Amino acid sequence: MLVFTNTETRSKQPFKPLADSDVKLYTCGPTVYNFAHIGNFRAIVAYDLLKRWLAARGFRVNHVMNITDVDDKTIRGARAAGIPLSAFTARYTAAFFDDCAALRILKPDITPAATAHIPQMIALVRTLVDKEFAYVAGDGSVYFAIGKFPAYGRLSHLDRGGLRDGARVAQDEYDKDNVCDFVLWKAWTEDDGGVKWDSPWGPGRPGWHLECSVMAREYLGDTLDVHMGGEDLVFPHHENEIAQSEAATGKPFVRFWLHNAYLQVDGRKMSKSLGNFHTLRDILARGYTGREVRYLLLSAHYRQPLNFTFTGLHAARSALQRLDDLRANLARAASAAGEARPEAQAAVDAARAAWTAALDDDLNTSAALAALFDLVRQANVWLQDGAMQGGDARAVLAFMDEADKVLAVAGADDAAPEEVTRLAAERAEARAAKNWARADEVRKKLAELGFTVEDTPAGPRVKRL
RNA sequence: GGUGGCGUAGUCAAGUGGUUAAGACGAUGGUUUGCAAAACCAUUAUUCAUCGGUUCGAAUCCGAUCGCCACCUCCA
Repeated sequence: MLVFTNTETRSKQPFKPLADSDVKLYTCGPTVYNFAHIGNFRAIVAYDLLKRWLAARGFRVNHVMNITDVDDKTIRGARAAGIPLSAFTARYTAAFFDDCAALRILKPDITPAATAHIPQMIALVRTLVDKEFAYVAGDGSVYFAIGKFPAYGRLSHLDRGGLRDGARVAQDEYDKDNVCDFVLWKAWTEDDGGVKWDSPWGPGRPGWHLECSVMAREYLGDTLDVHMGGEDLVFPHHENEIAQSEAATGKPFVRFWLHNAYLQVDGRKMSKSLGNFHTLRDILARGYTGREVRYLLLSAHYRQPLNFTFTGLHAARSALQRLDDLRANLARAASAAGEARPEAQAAVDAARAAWTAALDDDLNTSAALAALFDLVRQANVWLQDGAMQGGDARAVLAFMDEADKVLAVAGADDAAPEEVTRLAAERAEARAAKNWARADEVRKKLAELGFTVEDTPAGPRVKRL
């Protein structure tokens, strides 16, 4: 039985979409003001995992992920760069999708940009004003009155009394009825430069929380099956989304709230001042690959804090090479004749059952990987002692392929450089001639290029060190 | 200050009342190899931050203490 931990109830609940097997999924996307860092990508990979597992379980997923292309940071960034907001955000939107591709993220069905939905946002604000859930302040900003929405705090379980002492509530929050009221429409100020849209309340721009309510509704309807995001978004972002959406529609906004935990770096929060801030690009530039980062991000349960280290990234590389090696060996063995032995079939079935149970249990990837690696060891034993039948290899490979539809880590990201391939061939010749000195010399050269070479019955195989 | 999460081997990380406490990486010894690597075998937590308590039984439940992380108005 597929269960997810629902942040709203703080418990695991059996998952069933509202309509048959169609899942309406909304995930909070990036604010495109900079290159995304691996912490951001922990969330993105978690979304991808959810999607892939839902698909594996036979659901059709309709996935919407927003692109926040207007807010304080994007406006500030565009001004600093001296280019229009749209040009600025286009740059980082493209970079974001490139990074996603490197991480083998399936594209969402729709990735709506906030700036492309301003009329709908204005319409929602108008509805909220008409229904008296929102009020217009003196400067033309529109605020949501949380006092009018009794369920406020339902998701985050924060009691309103506690919110008053919030350390970051600005002292100059004029004009609000309640300090916790949040902005739906932000009146234009000089800092916004040319970024503004006309509205019934004067020029301005949408508040951040508004876009998700609007775009989720636009593409998925009033009630979503799953809404996912980082744990930091629980309050206020998601709380505010609930308030806006439910006040406007009178219907439940989200059935399952899923939140992923933070990524830590060297046991601490990732921050620029600590010098442990990594963008995906930085990591790729250091010679690691997207699938290695992906594997590392998948190696812990999404709701548990995960500690990122380069040691861990290297461990991911080793684990992936082990899977690659087995895959290559199985591919060769699979061409042999022979039915799968009952013993082998049983082992594969057991692995599949454990794998499924683990992922059904709130996407427990750690446990799922354990099931996979149990079978990996078993398969290696069969290869080792010559018991592997063609059918065995095909059965194991079939499961590995199935598992990889979810993990998406099989296959190297990049081929070895030509130079490396050439050296490997040269070394194979030297070995054939039993010129061991020359062979060792070439191997040393390869090591200098960051590669190692293995002699297998099928010929040399190069790997990254 | 309020709220929530976490602390399991050298590292990463499952497990949340009874299991030999998963799995990965690393390390050491062995088999194998031209030498290696990979693979396999063996070893690597009598113990789950600490201290108490509940229970026939606790890593798992309760309390206290220590440490880390996050949220408390625009950070995934």
